[in-house]
Amino acid sequence: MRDVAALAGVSFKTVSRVVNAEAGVSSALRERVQAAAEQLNYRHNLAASNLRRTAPRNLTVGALLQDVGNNFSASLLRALENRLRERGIAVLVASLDEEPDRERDLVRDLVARRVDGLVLMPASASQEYLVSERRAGLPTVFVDRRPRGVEADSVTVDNHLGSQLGTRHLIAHGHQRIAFVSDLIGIDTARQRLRGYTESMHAAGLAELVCPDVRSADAAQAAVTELMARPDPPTAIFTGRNDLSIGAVRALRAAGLARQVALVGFDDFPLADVLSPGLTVIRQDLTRIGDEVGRLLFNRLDGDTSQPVDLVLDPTLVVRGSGEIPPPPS
Amino acid sequence: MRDVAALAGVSFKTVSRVVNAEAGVSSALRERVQAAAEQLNYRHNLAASNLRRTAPRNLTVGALLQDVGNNFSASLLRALENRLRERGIAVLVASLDEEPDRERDLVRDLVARRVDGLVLMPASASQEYLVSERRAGLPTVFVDRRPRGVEADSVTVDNHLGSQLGTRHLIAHGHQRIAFVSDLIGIDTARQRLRGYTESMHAAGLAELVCPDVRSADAAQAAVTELMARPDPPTAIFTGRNDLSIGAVRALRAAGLARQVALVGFDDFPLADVLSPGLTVIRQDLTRIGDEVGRLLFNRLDGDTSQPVDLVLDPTLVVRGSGEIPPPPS
DNA sequence: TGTGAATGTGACAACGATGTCAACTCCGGA
DNA sequence: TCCGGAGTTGACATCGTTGTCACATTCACA
Repeated sequence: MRDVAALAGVSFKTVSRVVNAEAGVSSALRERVQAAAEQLNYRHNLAASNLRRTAPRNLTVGALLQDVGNNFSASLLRALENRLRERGIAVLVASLDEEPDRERDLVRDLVARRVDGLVLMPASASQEYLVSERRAGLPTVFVDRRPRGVEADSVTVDNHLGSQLGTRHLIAHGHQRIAFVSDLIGIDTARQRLRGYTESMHAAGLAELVCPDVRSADAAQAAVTELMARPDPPTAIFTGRNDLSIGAVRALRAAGLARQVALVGFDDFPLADVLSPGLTVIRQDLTRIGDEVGRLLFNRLDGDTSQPVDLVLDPTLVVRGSGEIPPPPS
Repeated sequence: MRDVAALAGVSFKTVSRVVNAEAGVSSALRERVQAAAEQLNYRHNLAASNLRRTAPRNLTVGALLQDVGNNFSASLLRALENRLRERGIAVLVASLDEEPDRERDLVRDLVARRVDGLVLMPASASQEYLVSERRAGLPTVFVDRRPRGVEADSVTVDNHLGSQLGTRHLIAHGHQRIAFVSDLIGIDTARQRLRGYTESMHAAGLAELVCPDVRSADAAQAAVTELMARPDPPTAIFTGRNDLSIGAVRALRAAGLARQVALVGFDDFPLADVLSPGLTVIRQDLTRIGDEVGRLLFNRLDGDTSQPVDLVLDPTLVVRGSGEIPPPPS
């Protein structure tokens, strides 16, 4: 900036004015400064600028999601990005892979970087470590999973309801032996989904059949393969997350049972409609979720200090064929 | 930092030493300082730190990809993230959506943020605007598409070869009327793929049939639907990008032709194997690509100033069924 | 006891920018 | 001619940190 000022023959404060498009610089000077900046290849330094500013705006938010390679996190990220772009805010993103330690480390890192806000799909059992940051005013929005041990905005879906929708749908089609393939039971979301299943089964007087702590598509494939090899296999399967659904589809196809065993999955994904049969799913509107996260974040960035919002969206059942397969005649 | 120093009864330079784990602080002082930092909730300010440092390390790289919501960009991002995490480097990510202006704006923004390096899947026809940044030493790695108008490392696949593999595969199965559904012809990658197709067709003495500038799954679905409604429809289709493949699958299924018309797609994606029939694809190893991008970037960050590397990986044909459907007897 | 190194600590300038405030240049009007 | 005020411009302190260098202390050894 000094060099630009020297070349343009002005003080470096004037250069600062031009760079920030502040009022009160004559157009002759403005042009001279811009020409000098161009000539010297001057690049404004956001970090230094923020250091001095009264109201620092890094124009950056951190987004800690489960796995940016998975369609669920990726779609959410994309929706969020679109929203943040409106305000010229950039996104620092990282994947947690259900590892609590990584969550804490990355949050610490983002705080050191002075992000303006945080979007968190937590992996840990408690985010109490965030209390002091929250008190210091760090705008934070939880997504997919509610905060625990700290108060903050959150956008989630009603997993309990979604799970009921799926289970009841299978029951309504005549199934009695319905297996539930669940994600890690330690995860709150997974527990709610399990509860929706269990309650619906009990309400119908049916026995539950749960595969707990299934963490990947491969594990789900193995679990379903094992289920179907039992002497008394389930006639329907409900999977608790999108990649578990994929594992289940693979297992059923490998066993030649894709058209005999009913399947409903939690979470939609591209191509679920072109499987044969199409996969019936419980769908979350990720674009809507990303929008709402952005909206809440903007409010907080604008200084809203009212009570945290706990926004819960309703998932919907999308009928595509796999969930409507009837049980075999007994 | 001043407050911590006051509380611990030392100078703030000593606090700086403790925070940076520099040698030469007695363990008694170190503990006192850490306790004070803890008590005051002190958070190190990376921006200020970098401002003063001799060798600034923002520990941040910018990644400008086409669409982080699409599996291709998302998988690549994930592989890259894994690599960068090893060095504690964070990723600022954004989507370009094939918009050249956005590319330039975002690059400018990332430069203002003083990222340590740049990963770019370009949308523009020329990146000449990067010349001065490159000269200033900004580590840059292009991915999926080569740089134009500027010299820099790049990691790409041999699109021409991949396209030949796919086209020849269909020809080898007896097809003569093979349509190519292409992305925007203005994109270098798309042009190479088109060339591989065209050359293979000509070499076999076959006439080409191209749908150019198809930009989305929906557009591909419409294009394929139109193709199949012609009096003399193709017996095989080759799609130039993963979402175009998805559109093609939808169109064929809707027309009840999924088992009659052969289909090969460029780029793999999850679930391509569980379609009926499984989708035969030309596969790029995204994990490998992300790894190589990370490796090249690390080299440059470590001060390697040798000639730019132009790394070209070979794609592979993955046979799954859809590409092996024979043409109908004539 | 004196000396020299090794070790621990602090004072101060500097990184690249913005905020504050004072000073300068014009201009029209009395 | 002088004055007031609007419109421009610059001097200087400051943001939170690190680099440099000098000073103070400790200790082994001659």
